[in-house]
Amino acid sequence: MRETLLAVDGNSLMHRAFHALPLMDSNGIYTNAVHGFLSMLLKAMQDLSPRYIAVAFDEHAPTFRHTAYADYKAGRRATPEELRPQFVIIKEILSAMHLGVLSVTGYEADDILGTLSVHCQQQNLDCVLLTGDRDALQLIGNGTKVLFTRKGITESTLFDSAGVKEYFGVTPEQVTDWKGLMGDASDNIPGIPGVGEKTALKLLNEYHTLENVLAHAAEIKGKLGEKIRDHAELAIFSKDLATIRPTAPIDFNLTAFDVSGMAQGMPVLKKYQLNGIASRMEKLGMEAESPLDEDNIQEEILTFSLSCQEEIASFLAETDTLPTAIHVTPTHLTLAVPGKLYEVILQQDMLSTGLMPEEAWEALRPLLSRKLYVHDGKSLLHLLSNLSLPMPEFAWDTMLGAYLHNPQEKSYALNHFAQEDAMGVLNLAKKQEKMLREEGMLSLMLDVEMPLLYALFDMEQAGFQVDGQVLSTLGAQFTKNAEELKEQVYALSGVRGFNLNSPQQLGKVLFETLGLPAGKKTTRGYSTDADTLEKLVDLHPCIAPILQYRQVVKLNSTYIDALLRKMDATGRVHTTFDQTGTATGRISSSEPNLQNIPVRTEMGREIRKAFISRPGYILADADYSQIELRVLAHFSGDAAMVDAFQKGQDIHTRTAAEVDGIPMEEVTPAMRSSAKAVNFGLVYGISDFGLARNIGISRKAAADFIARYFARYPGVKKFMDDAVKKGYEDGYASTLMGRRRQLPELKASNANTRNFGERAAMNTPVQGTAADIIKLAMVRVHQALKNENLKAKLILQVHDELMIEAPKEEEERVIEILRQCMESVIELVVPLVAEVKSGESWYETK
DNA sequence: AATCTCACG
DNA sequence: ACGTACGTGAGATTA
Repeated sequence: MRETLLAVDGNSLMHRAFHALPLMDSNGIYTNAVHGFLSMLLKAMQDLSPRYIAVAFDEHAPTFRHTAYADYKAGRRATPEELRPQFVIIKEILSAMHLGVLSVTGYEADDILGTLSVHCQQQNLDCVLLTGDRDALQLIGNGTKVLFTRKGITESTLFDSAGVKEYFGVTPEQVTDWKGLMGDASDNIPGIPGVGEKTALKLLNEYHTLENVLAHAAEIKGKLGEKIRDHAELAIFSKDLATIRPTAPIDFNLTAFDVSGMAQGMPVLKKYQLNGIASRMEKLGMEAESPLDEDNIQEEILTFSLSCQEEIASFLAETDTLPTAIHVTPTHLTLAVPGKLYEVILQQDMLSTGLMPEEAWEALRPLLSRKLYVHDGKSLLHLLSNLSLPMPEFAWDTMLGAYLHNPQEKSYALNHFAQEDAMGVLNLAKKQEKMLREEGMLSLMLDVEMPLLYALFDMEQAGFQVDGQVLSTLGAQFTKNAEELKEQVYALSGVRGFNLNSPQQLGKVLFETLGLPAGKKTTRGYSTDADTLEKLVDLHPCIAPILQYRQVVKLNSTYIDALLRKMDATGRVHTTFDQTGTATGRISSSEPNLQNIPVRTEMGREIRKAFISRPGYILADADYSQIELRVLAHFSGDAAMVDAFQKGQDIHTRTAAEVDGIPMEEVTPAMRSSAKAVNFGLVYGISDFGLARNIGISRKAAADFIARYFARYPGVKKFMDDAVKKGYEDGYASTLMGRRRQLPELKASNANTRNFGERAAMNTPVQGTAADIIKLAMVRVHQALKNENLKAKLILQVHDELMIEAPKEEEERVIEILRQCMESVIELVVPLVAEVKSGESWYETK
């Protein structure tokens, strides 16, 4: 007998369960949908006895979080407040049950169901899709059936092809034609206006497909024919929307979703007081097992006095309790050579005193000279540093390997990729080496990311000196200023006592009490962002002080207060650089984030006066000039753009001159500023709408501007088109050094999602290559400082900027090293230019 | 936990 | 037909 995969549309079932059941409360947490979902799942299991279960959830492109996504969702059905957190709970439970929980950015749950059904066909499995969404009916056939939930949660019907025809009047193949004609309000599919279920059925009975209906539209009489002819394109679009694309990039091993592990979810069920579900599971013969017996874990624990002959080893800091806190304290160091595992237990006092017993360290020493394989080497270096141990060298970091293979994983925790022990790291590293070689990223790994890890470690350890006095004084000034501004806003608006920090309350005052014209809307009401408010400054005197208040309060809370809190005993702040945090290859900075210290306004820039060099030292700060546009010039080979950089011209002035067809001397500041916005837009994957919004011109004027730009820079136009084409062909975008970013959005059925993917396809090679370049420059600078035995240290990177703190006497040499390393790191068709300035504060170096 | 706003390149 | 610039991190409010 063939085995069955039960594939569940998680979103559909959760919504259905939520609406079918009254709100239920467990410790103040709503669990009605979770309860209903599991109830339906158990019922389906009883009926079908599946061997495997996987549950798919929608996952939209993160960029749409604030804008398009919110609107798009609102157009369909907003997820109720009481339901949203239940998705987190159900995923927790399903994971604990060792069932598949699948979601892919840019794909809907039914796309994943479609993909699963195709996998099943290939693997000779039966597939049953559990859903309440009629869309899924189109997937029936070739061993796939649909278990369709009816009203409520207790009834469901198993449909095969004949069943669908009998019940709905259409075949599975006709489901998309059907939807194309009649639409579906709940899915935001328009269909042909005025065509409902009955009319659609009649048409399909006669013409069989939507395309055929449209082909014969001329012979359909009356108002109906007219409507079909008028809305042919809309119908095709609707059909397209309703069509499930079984191409979600999921790679999984079905055996991982075997139902035999379900009982392990018992503790989590108890946690949410889902006792009814738990007892039903027990009746189905699922017993909770006792946890693994420690004695059965077969590890050979030896002491370090034994010598070992193998050349390689993995080195790992582990914890033996579940990580509950954010900062997990390691409890032992493990070191593995093939076939053997060594372990050092870390006593609590070692960490607090920063000392490790001499004999333990003596035993470790010979092992640390091996080729060490690690996961998250930078963190390990911090740990060893706290224990006063010397810094070993790593041959491979599997966290970085995983990042290069796919820079968009949600987490790079070891257990997402390998058995969570030292031997797992060795196995994983071996696999990664092969993968990265095949993908052409081995050099990027070994020559850029691996050495960069040490540079970043040293930078984090060095920290940046902060003058707390300057910050406090500035903070007091800002606080006083904020009070005054708040008072002004209350007086000028005539409304007192509302919370100025609350966009919701502010919106009410501005757009209801004062009756000012509202601009954009957000999910919660009126938008009050700076863009919107700036349009209102001339309409009411309270707007200007509101904007100033916002600015001052932001500076105070995000920079002054936070930085003061992060200073160590010597007055330095130590950021954490995340080498695996971005989709494009950039690094990010957090706790505190030193990559977004204010500079654009004078008041904000004042904060940089607090970032200083230690006594006797200076700061040397180097900026790449227009690195992204230079990369674009290199990739596109565009004659005019390359010419501008080769001649050392101001690129924005040159652009304005080109587009307006005038000599560069006649370019006005306003013209240059518009051209600058276009140049920025190019790098982002330009759109007329975006440009219009950014510089406040009409969409038509922006479109015209872009057209004229591309007429003058045809090479750039071609690069953009090719980048998108390449994205569709390869499924990913890549940089000069071979870094990749997958573009699953290009396969989405949602046009909006695809457009996003296209812009990412244009932007990623540019932003990513710039990231490659500065990373390699950092490695070179770091090495140069070491080679020359300088005391100077790299302390900061801000995407196109490198900062060094150096003794005064090293100033000249360090400036030269920065310039030299940054400009010669790679040869493009246009020169790379780094501008270096030095001073005693970050403010002075700008 | 999600949303809004805003700081940077 | 559809809505938008690309990439981040963080604080305050709201639910």
